[in-house]
Amino acid sequence: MMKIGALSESLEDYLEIIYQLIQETKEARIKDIADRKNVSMSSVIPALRRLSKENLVNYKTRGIVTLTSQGQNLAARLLGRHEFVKYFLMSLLDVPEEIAERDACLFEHYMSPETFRKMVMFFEFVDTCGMNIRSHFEDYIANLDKQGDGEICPAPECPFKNDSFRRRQRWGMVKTLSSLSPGESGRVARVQADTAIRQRLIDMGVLPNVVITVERMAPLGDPIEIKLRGYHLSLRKEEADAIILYPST
Amino acid sequence: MMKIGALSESLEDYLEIIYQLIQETKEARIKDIADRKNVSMSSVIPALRRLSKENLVNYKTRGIVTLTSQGQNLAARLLGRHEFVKYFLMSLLDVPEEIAERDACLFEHYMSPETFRKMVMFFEFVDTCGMNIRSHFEDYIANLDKQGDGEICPAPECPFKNDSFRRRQRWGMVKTLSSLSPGESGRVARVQADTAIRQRLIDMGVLPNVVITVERMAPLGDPIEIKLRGYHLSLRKEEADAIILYPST
DNA sequence: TAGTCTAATTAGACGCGTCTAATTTTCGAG
DNA sequence: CTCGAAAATTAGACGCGTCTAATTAGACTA
Ligand SMILES: [Mn+2]
Ligand SMILES: [Mn+2]
Ligand SMILES: [Mn+2]
Ligand SMILES: [Mn+2]
Repeated sequence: MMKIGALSESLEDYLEIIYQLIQETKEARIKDIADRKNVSMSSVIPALRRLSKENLVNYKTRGIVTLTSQGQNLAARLLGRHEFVKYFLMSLLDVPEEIAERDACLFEHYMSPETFRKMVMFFEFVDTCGMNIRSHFEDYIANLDKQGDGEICPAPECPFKNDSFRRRQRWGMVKTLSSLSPGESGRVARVQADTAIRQRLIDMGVLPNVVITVERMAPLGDPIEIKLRGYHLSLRKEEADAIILYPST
Repeated sequence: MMKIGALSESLEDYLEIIYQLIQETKEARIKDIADRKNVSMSSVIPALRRLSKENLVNYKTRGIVTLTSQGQNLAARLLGRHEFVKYFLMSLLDVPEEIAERDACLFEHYMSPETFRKMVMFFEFVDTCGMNIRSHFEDYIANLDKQGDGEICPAPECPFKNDSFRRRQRWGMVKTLSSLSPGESGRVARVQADTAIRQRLIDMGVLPNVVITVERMAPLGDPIEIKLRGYHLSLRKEEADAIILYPST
């Protein structure tokens, strides 16, 4: 059984495409392969030769392209990963379909079998644990933009609505970045802001557990200069307000 | 701000390594870069030239290697992703450190910013929702090997221990693959077995939501031949028993 | 059946990212 | 200051995966 990841990303994608074409149209023509992979026909030929050398496809010049049983097996497993990862991203992480599709078609090649297995297990766990994690997370996301009222999980049926443990957990980290003085530092717990600010901060590298040090602060706290992984950044007050830190230990 | 993914995986890794070396030892020597990336010194030179052309490193023949502020920025963000993804895999999915490290160093290049953001949000959600998802999942995993007693979530403090909803959910899908007759099919809900069997099945492509059709069955149900994504497989009874299906609709 | 269009292939090129085998430069010990 | 070792660089090669342009084979049409 040929291992996933033993071939290049490109060859694995060729294999997947050939498999799909055969399922859909009974045969895999060079032109169709080329179209689907968005390459020229002349690029397909050497790919087929390489796959043929690995005993994954049957191909001879001007012959019909088929998969060997090894190739069939590998392609089916790749497609399984592709579809599972896509579904995982969409249904659990709420990633839009188009993006989930793109990411899944990359992850399928690079994820180790161990991580993949754990992902499958987590997915099963979410489905069977009865905690309704999916819908809680959906609500969490849906309410990010209107947050600030102190409510983390606004789902009406949430059994933790009045849970003191959760409140304690929240109260433990109410410090925001803008409440620090120059020289002080903290570890990021989360970002509490609408998607625009959140997006900007995450893209700048403000991630959970990253240590941030305040360097300088303008008179009214805007802008505020910080250091993050040894790299200097300047934040607007509105952004600094959104960053919730763990209490410094 | 240079986008992650605009460079090749290789160049991004070079950048990361240079950044780390400068942080650790104040300078990035060609030999050290080569050692850390496990390539020959002569491979480093053209990489530095390409990075230099992109204005990410300052490098001239026989000169000292430094990062431009653009390069510093990109490197810091890459490293942030690397570390976050690694931590996500370890702390949420329970992936062993070594493997999480490897996977993170691949995902950092390939994951779209959208998926990454959702991952960060999910992580924050898990930490703030108060549901203790991490420890429940740990228990779920820890108990896979001893499963079969009907208990899904054996955590003593689990608030869903006696939840009728969850029981109903479980009862809705008690059909196992081996209870089907030839010609019948079902959709996989999960695999309930020890890690060895589970591992084998997942690697063969038996994943949640995949449709399986029983083709043939030996007299005592061992082996059982199935079709999965158009591909034929033969399972032992012990494996077929582990596959829990959704009730056919 | 000859003509025409399209699919398939070949030829030749290119950039990336690596290598090995020289060669040159640098640097520190004596 | 000299010399030898280590680091850096150059030269030349290779495989992958792509391209464009030219050619060939096939298949359908009039
Ligand atoms: Mn792919
Ligand atoms: Mn794919
Ligand atoms: Mn990497
Ligand atoms: Mn990395």
